[in-house]
Amino acid sequence: MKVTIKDIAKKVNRSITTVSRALNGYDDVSSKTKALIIKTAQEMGYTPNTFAQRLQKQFTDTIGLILPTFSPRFADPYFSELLAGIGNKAATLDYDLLVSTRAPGEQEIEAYRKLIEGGRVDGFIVVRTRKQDARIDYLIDREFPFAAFGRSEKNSDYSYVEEDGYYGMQLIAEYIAGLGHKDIAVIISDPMLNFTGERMSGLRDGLSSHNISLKNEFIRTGDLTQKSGYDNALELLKRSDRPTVIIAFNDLMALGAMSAAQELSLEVGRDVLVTGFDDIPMSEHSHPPLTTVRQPVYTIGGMLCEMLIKIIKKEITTHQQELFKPALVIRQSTGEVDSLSEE
Amino acid sequence: MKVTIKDIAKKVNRSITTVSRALNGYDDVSSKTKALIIKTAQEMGYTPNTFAQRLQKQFTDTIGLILPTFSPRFADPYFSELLAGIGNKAATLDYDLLVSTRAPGEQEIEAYRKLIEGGRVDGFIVVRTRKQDARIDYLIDREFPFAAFGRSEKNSDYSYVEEDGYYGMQLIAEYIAGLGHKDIAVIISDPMLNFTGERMSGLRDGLSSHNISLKNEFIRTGDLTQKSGYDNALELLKRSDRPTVIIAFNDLMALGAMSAAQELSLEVGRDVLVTGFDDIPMSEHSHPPLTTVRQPVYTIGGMLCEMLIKIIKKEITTHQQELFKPALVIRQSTGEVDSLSEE
DNA sequence: GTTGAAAATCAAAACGTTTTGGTTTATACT
DNA sequence: AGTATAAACCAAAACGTTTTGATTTTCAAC
Repeated sequence: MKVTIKDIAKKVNRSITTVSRALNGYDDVSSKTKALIIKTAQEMGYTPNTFAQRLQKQFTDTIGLILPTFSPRFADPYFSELLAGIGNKAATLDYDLLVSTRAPGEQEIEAYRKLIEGGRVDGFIVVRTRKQDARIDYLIDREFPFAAFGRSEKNSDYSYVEEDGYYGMQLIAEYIAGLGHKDIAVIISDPMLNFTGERMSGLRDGLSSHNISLKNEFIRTGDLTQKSGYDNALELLKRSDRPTVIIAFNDLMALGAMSAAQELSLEVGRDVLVTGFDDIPMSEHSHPPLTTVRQPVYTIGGMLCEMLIKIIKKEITTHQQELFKPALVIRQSTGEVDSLSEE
Repeated sequence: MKVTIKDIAKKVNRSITTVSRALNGYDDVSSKTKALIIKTAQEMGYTPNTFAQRLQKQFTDTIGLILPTFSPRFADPYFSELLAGIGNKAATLDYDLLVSTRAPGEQEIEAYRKLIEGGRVDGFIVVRTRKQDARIDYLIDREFPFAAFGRSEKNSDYSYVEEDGYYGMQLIAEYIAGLGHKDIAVIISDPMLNFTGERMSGLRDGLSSHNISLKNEFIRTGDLTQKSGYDNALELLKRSDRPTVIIAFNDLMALGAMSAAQELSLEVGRDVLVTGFDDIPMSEHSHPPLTTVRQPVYTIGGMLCEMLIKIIKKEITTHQQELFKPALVIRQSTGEVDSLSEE
């Protein structure tokens, strides 16, 4: 049924060795037969059997990505975009991408081990790094190729890409302080995550240079979902001493916070300002459009992929470490004049 | 480095055949050695080499999914959710999911062919079926296992799952007509897509039973993105005879339409009503929350996956065809009273 | 203590490639 | 014509499994 190298060999009356070598462009086969073989392969519709190839060459042309998520039903556009960035780059470089999801913990490391032992992948992309990151410790220990989206507190002796969260939050702080606000609430993310600390420091430092400090009651922890932004904002805004600004640690929570405000008939951008972090596509088309910090997730995904493949191919041996300077994107959720409705 | 069956064989002083058979639970190996072998395999951290297995058994435990999308950077939550549904079900059934994206056309079929010929996948899930669908024709012709999300005009002699788009749009039509509106605009999807026709008929029939007909100027075609919803709605709403209702063929376009309305200082739910289709997670938390038709995409993804695997394993031989009755979800974008702000 | 059947084990082939280490054939040089 | 060199080709091994078709061992029954 399926055409193998053997069928071609028989047809052109050569050994399978020659066919293989012709197809792989070795120069110890005459250009005449090489042409013939390639033409015949074409005609017969030959496609090499990937598994046989991978078994023989001892690599898999596959990179692994295990999304750390509690619910398998992650609808986070941030991850979709990252995934698209990684996946598309992988495809252009002729790599497969093997994706699965696993909640942080025991099972997670086991999943990494299985893929490595089973010879399933050549390397990993590790995302959403944590302060203490067992995945990174494990991979370093095993000396298995990987590239990470984000640093880790303990051990940063590996290749990574990250946005400068400290700087990003400083931008927000400067901007908000510049608008004269003082009653500022913040919805942060899980303190285990490495970027939470980064962003918090940036925010604190940025505000304190304007002599503003965050009240403890105005610091709430969300789980990066729209719902948690909504819930937290609702509680904040129902207080008699409600804040005039809500700074969320990602866009999804910011969007949730805007809904909460609108639910309470507050006008976002006037009665309360809201900012996010990430600049997911939706944030440009929300109402009002969201002021946020742009993190080029799609691009970062591509870079990570490229970086990892270079590591796998041993094209680079030193650790590559990229720290992006993110940019502030000012939109109407912080009160900028709406360019369309001129009133 | 990596533990193979051979290493185990040496350790327990048995042949590799015995080890293999023990590990696979055959009963022609004594329970004592079976136990020993399993224990040793555990201890040595053995994980079978997937590629060797797949080469030998002639199947791949992999299902293919080629997303038909023009831009590889698809951030459509609809697809994310479908993907999650398929992927998670596949994982629980011990199947891999091989995903790639390809724009409709020549290249698309070629991608299918490559995966089949290369023995990469055991079957496909085909999504977003078209009226004339070359993918389906090809797969039927090749007699290759597949399950589709949606029917096709020409040839529906295969296994599929679909929501009843005709019925869904009828629900919308009834509801809107019941509210007394007559100036109704609609943002439809590409007429090539099979569901476009279904939904359009449902809408037309539903409205005409209330003696309402759609004006041609009020019918616009979008590409299912938020931006196209925004653009189309903007044009519709700037007319002097602007419609009082905008019915979008998916949620993303509906959300875009809401932004456009708000941009023009129209209150959604009062000055103009907006409806969607799909009920993506975001629609519940938009402002105002979106009235739409619930399509359980996550579940459908899982069903498709299950269906396909049964076909692959030849557990079913007749074509399974499921048509979901979707449900109307009424929210504030069509003027329902907001339950929280009691005023 | 044979015998025969059942239980336990195994050697070898196969899956479709690539790679190794040749051998054969053609070509060029004395 | 003989030899060295280069060009073209190829048989066999290898990758790590599963499967086929034995062969060996055990043990009950005579």
